[in-house]
Parts: sequence; C-alpha cells; structure tokens
Amino acid sequence: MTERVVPEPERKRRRPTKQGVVLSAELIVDTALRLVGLHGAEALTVRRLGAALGADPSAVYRYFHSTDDLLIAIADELIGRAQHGWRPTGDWRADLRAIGLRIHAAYQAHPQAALLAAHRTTGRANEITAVENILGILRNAGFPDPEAVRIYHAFVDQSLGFAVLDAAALALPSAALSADYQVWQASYARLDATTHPHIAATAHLLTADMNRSAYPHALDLLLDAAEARLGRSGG
Amino acid sequence: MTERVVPEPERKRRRPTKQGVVLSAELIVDTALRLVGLHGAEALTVRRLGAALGADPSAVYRYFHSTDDLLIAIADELIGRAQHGWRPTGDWRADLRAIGLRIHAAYQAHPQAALLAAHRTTGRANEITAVENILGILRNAGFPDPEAVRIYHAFVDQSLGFAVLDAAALALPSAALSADYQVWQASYARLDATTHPHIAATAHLLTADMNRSAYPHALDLLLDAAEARLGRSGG
DNA sequence: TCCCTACGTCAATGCCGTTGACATACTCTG
DNA sequence: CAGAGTATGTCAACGGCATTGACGTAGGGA
Repeated sequence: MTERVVPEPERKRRRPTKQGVVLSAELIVDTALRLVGLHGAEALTVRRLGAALGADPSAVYRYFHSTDDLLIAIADELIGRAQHGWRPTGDWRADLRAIGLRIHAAYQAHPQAALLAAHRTTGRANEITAVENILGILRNAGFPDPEAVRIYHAFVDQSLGFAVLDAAALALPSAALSADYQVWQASYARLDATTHPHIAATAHLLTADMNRSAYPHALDLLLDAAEARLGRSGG
Repeated sequence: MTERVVPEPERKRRRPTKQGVVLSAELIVDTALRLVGLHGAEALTVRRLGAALGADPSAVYRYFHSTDDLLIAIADELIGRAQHGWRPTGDWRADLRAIGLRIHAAYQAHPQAALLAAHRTTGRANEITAVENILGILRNAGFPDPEAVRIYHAFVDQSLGFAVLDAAALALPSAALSADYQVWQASYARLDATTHPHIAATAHLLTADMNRSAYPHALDLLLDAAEARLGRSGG
C-alpha cells in the first residue's frame, strides 16, 4: 500500500467528490465538530461523517489514519480555539485565570467533543503554543523553574480535568441529563437526617451548587495557593 | 415484555448457565473490571463479557438494562473500593488528603474502567457515603455551610478530573503509550529556544514532571487555600 | 406434583471501523 | 496541449458490535 494519508501541507490534487465537495483536513474537523454538536458524541461515526461531508465514508481515511487520529486533530483544534485572540496583560494571576477560563469555555462549547478529546495529548502546534504561553506567564511572574513547571502541570491538568467532568454533565443525552438532576433532587435532597446529617443539613446548598461548574472556584483556590507560595519564596 | 431486569435483592431463581456458572450483578461487575484490566477498555464488550463469564452475551441484559447501566454500577463499585477501610482521624486536612488520594488511587488501579466511569454521577450507595463523609469532615473542621459545600464540590470534581486524565495516560494502549512519551521527548524536548524560550529553558524539568501525576501537588494547593480561608473566617 | 415464570439461549437486525481493489481526474512534464 | 503517473474518491466486503424478540427449561412456590 502506498501510504494512504498525505500530509496536508503537501496536498496538490484536490479532487471534488461525486457530490461536488472539495475535502480537506480542516473541513473534516469542522464538520465533525458540527456533527457532534448537533447530534451528540454517538453521532461521530465515519459513516455519518461521510454523509455530512457529502463523500464516501472511506474518503476520511485519505486524511486521517483512523478515527483516533481524527480525534487528536479535533483536540488540537479546541485548544487552538481556546487561545484565539488572547493577549497577555502582564498581570500573571489575571492572565492565568483568563487562560484557564478560556480553555474550560472552549471545551464547554463542544461538550460532546470535549468528552472524547480533552484527555488526549496532541503534541501539535496549538498545544505547544499553549504550553509556551503558560510557562512564560509563570516564569515571568518570578516562579523558579521547578516550581513553575509543577504549577504549570497542576494548572493544565486541572483545567482539562474539569473540562472533562463538566462536559460530561452537558453532554449527557437530554433524557439522562434531567435524570442526573433528578438524582440529586431525589436521592440526596430527601436523605434522612439521622443517617446522613451532613447531606441533610446542606441539601439546599448542594442542589444549588451542583448545577454550576466548580471550576472557577477551584481555579481561584489554585491561584491563591500559588500566590502565597510566590510571596513566600520570590518576594 | 415482562421487564427484562429483576432488581438484585428480589432475585430468587439462580439458574446456572450451560457452562455451570451462577450469575449475579456482582459477579458481572467484577468480571467486567477484570476483563478491562487485563485487555483494556476496548475489551469491555457484551460479547466478550459473556465469554469471560461463561454465559451467553445476552444474559447480561437480565441484570443490566444496557452497557451504560453496567458502567454506572462499575463506577459505584470503584467509589466503594476507594473508601473501603477508611476511618477519620479527626485532622480535617489529613483526612481530606487521604480521601483524595484514595479516590485517585482507586481509579488508577483500574484506569481503563476509570476512563469510562469516573465522570458519571451514580447516585448509588457508595457515592452517597462518600459525599456524607467529605461534607462531614469540612463541617466539623469549622467551615460554614456555604463554604463547606463549595470546597466539597471543588475537591470532588478535582479528584475525579485528575482521575480521568491520569487514567487516560495509563490506559493508552501500550503502542500509543510510548508514543505519548515520545511526543514529549520528540516534540517538546527539542523545540528551538528562539521560538519557544520557556519550553526550551525548562524542557528537562518538563519531561521529568509530565511522567508523574500532578494530582498530589494540585491537592496540596487546594488544601493550602482552604486552610488559609478557614484561618481567615473561622479562627 | 404441577404450575408459573425467571432467566439462559438462540438467531436476527442494523449498525460500526477499516481495508483492498478499482477508476478517474488532477498535476506535471515535455 | 498530449500523455504519464498517481493522488484521491468510490465500492464492496469483512468481522465485530449492542440490542431485542421468541423460545424452552429448570427452579421455586403451592
């Protein structure tokens, strides 16, 4: 077999499909994101993707080695969107907070795709840019390199971890979605105070809080702690 | 159709399969965990599960409505294992740290299953116990209820979020696993210092740190920040 | 001992990803 | 502008997947 996939920058011949569509890796990624946004994660199949593109399903394999390969491309696209238009302000804490919220938001905008992609390391251009930016903020803030790297790691994984969990909540098929809320209302809100005193005492607060993402709060806690350490060591 | 699934506590007739195995929900969950541990997440199919059990695949549907239903049961089982044998010491910070590490460890012990299950809310017995325990620790420590609930939420979601990410790293098929490491070695370790100064300056630290979980560090940061707030408001 | 039905089994349906062979239309060379 | 070479779209086929309806049998209750 001559290699089935030709790297995008080397592509010369762009031959339209029977239905007149000119394919590209970018078009396929965008279509996949749209498909998944419209019909859920379970709609992301090669066959449906082909139909949505207006091409034979197997044409996808001329651009990606496998569905997993496509997923990596989707992941990098989401990271790219998170950074689009971002500029540093010079205030390390505000910058880090903004990047964290942007990453989280970019994945929440495509929860079904986030669920599939957020835990993948892409090693591609957009990911590398993000790493460079975040490390730069921390080092310029005055964190010594070992500390900068450790905080970078915790910060990024925290962002992505919350992105996965919160995406999961959004991505549940609407039937299961309301079921998930019912779980809290039904199972937790009416537990007996003698067997579960702490849940019973805070049930009203819990049901309110579980409907929101805990990420902004968790992010602030992380930044609080980082700032305290900077004050201790650096300043 | 008479309902296909009979709730476990009401089961009376335990009829062995052709191969002489007596099925139960518990046996199926354990077998699924073993299967997934031995052969990866992609081995968790109803057909293989049937084979591993010594039963017709469709027998599983006498115990679970769907594979998703089975997944919820697996998730609750993992939460249960995380708490098995745990006892509070009275030191809120040590207790919370221990629970966080236990949750993380329980999922890391079954990374393939964790990847499938960690983002699901089960609403089942083991999950409820965990919620009650964590809330109790925070309220007894002196956190006011609204703060206790907010920290609880951030703490739990952070634990599960890192569990997912770290499970993903462990669960990659070994081919992709080394590939993931290669990504760091190849893509990051040799980036040009003029285009990516911060990555280049910390490459040696990065490659060392990315091989570990950032969870313990992130957990300590969260506990630091919580403790600081407690000192400010409560004491 | 007989009835009832829970539960294991079987077979069928319509999906899925992936691949090898094929055909065609694009680009490149002269 | 003609012909060659091949990139890329298409087709058909494979084996595997979850799920379900029908069936029969064995276990428990009377």
